[in-house]
Amino acid sequence: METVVGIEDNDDGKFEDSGLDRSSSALSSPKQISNPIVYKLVRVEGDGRLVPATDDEVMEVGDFLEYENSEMHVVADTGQSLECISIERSSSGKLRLECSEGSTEADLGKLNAKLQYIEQILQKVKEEEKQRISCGSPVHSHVNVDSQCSADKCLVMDGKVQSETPYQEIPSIASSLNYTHSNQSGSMDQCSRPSEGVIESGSSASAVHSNLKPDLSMSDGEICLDKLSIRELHELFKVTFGRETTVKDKQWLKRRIAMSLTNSCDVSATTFVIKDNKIVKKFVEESSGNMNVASLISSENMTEEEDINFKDLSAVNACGIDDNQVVSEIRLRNQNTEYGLDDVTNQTEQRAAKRIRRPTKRYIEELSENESREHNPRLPISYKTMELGHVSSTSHVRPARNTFSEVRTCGTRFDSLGGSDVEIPCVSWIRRSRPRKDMASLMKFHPAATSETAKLSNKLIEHSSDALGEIPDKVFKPRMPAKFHQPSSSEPEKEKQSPVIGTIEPRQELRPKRADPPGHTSDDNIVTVPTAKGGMRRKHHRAWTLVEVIKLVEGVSRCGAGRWSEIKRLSFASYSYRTSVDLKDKWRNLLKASFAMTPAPADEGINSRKHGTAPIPEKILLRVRELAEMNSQVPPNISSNKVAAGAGSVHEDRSGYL
DNA sequence: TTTAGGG
DNA sequence: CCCTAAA
Repeated sequence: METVVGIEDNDDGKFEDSGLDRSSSALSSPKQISNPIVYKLVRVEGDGRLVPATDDEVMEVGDFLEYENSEMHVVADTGQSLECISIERSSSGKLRLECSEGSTEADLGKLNAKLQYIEQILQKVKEEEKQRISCGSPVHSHVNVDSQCSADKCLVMDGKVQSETPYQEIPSIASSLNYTHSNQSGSMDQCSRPSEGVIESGSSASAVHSNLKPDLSMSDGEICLDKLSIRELHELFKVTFGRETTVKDKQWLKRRIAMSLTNSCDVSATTFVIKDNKIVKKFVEESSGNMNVASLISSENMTEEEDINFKDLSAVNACGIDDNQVVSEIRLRNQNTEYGLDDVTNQTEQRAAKRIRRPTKRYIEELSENESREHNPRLPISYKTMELGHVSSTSHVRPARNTFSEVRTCGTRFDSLGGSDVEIPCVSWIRRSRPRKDMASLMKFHPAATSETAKLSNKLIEHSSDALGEIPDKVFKPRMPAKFHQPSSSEPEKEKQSPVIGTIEPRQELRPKRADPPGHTSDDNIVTVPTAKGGMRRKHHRAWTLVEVIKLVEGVSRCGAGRWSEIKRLSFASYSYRTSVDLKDKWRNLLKASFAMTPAPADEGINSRKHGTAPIPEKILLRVRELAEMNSQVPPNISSNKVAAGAGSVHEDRSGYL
């Protein structure tokens, strides 16, 4: 499975606040297929959790990813050498960090490269800082930090420097950290093997520093995040993630930065030390006495955990489910490791970690829209998941597209099983109680949606619906229309009154090739009927299934004809597309049919099979008539003479339906 | 909001 | 099925 890696960072959970954040990541090069690397697009939540990216997010960065891919330099694809890290500045002025993913050493190389890069930034910042101080506008914290960290590594980033480094650079770093060698998936430790590569990276790092300020040298090989001020942490954060943060929580910042540096998603919030180009977790609470873990945890251990986490992410993400369950599972993992390693030292952070991200409404709607359009209810999720995995594993170059279409399809919906009514907490666009106002726009793109195809769809839908029992969508029935607005000017005039037009249309244009499975529940089966006023009114058509009819008869027998609302509530609770009015209408039709049938049942039955619709069994019609007579609903014109014939067989049937 | 009835 | 009046 190869996908894209990136880190999308979000403090406040909003996507809109940062176009920068959305761009992310590098793409594994096709040339490296022999040694594939698993990239996963994830979003780093404000509390540090990694949330599987939605396909929308993937798609939004898709262009960039492809662009990135095209520009990606494959330094070495031998898969064995580790001498391939390069930080280069492209013509556009972007810093780019690249390295080959050939071997395990390459992992360390990446880390080293990143550290070097950070050091470079640090140098710049330091210089600027000094200048600024000399100019009489000193920032006290920086001054302090300078003195404080003179012995250690102080990372001070300046916004100016940061501004020079476009966001694209950040994903490179991020992606260089978030990776897993799929060919070595069995082994946990891929991120940094301390034994190898350290020397080399150290040398290079020192080389970098030799030209620069002495107080920033990495001679002791340590970057102590603890000693950085919040401001410096902010700067480092900016360098690391490519954006600013307003978080004042030092622990949080450290944790985030360390996470980025170590490619770990469960970095303890205590102390981080980058030593000899290894990120080392250091626990300051040693003295507290309740620490049962080693005061120093080597990066090996960390990467191990981290890799586990990433495996989880990947596995979970294979289904592309943005499911709270999944998210919480991941979070649980993180928390477990966190708590296992670390004391709860920072309440705010812990709270943040505990907070469960819920998809925004817009997000839900996007998902649901796709879901309703593409989801075949009968398809088990497991199958889809496998399908997705398959697709992803076979297509390297266009993961965004694949994930986009497939990811959506799978997941987010756990349909009822075995016909039992299961209210699913997932969104669904099954919305039918009232006609959409934007149907006309939809029809514009489905001019071929004739009644024939609609009927065919209906049959299939009914089939699946019956097999499923009910389609549990009533929960989401009153949902608001989608928030996307298609600026299309081609909307029919009539639709102007409705501001929600074009909500589905964009999707269709985006995915025109995706054949609509006949398993749709709602939005097709619509026939436009010209009205006298010249307008077009949409007409939903959903053939009544035998099951529904039986339920209706049952309901009438229980509640009595006329109490449609109650029947709807009792027997059609999960048939959101059947309103009480529908029940009433259908009952009326049944009534008519039942009394029309009786005189010549056989003949009528044959003649009524016009559209391939199975005729309503005589038993049911008889039952209908019985109920009608009980309720004095017998049509006046037919009542007298037919009753006798019907009454005879009614008793027989009664057992069946009463 | 539900029901009944016309189209 | 949709629409609407009436309750």
